[in-house]
Amino acid sequence: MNKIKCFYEKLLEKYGLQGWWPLLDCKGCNPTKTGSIQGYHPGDYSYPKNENQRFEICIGAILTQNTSWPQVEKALINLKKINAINPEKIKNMEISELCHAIKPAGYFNQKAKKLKIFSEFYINLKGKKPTRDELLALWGIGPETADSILLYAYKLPSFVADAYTRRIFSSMGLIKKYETYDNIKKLFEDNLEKDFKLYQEYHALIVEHAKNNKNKKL
DNA sequence: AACCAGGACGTGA
DNA sequence: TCACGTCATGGT
Repeated sequence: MNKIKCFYEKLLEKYGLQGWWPLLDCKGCNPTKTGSIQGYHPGDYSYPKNENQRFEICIGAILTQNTSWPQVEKALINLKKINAINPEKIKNMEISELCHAIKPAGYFNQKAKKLKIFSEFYINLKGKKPTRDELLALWGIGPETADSILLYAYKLPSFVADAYTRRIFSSMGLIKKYETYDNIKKLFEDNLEKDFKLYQEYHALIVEHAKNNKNKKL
């Protein structure tokens, strides 16, 4: 077994299934994460179950840019209260109202603009799956956000190589300290079977592991 | 009280 | 390409 896969097995044994992406409303979800609403669903890969949840994941991916998840949850709850976890609604609502709702997640001016742009794009998809290049072409969608959307909202095997991944695997000596995003992504995809469930768990486990060791140097 | 959080973009060199 | 600065709130 290669080192990439081997490390996955060790993380899984240590932390268990993570059940990402967290959703506001999923009955029977396992409330295991502290400081979080009951959004995780370990072992259940049937989410998103509808377009509503798919869109929620997409805007959550945008809102969580450089922001902790509990702050994003507050923003999502605000949006839900005004029936705004909906692309048509976000596209048409006042920008000031949108800014106010997502304020807890920070960068509200930029993120409101990003949500507007993405909502229009989402509407034009008409149910079709976006490509990575289409997502990257949008203002406000970078590689990590694009991969998160593909992997969690559309269940496509696109590995999310975030800052934690670079930190952990460079300290393990498996990649260079300043390896590019795309090269790290490729390393994982080359060493793992193309399975969206595996990609989801691995990425979530990396985040969990990094949080657990944030005071250590790894 | 600095520093970070499930980044991305704009600018100047 | 690359090094910085900017964006903003709330935790620790």
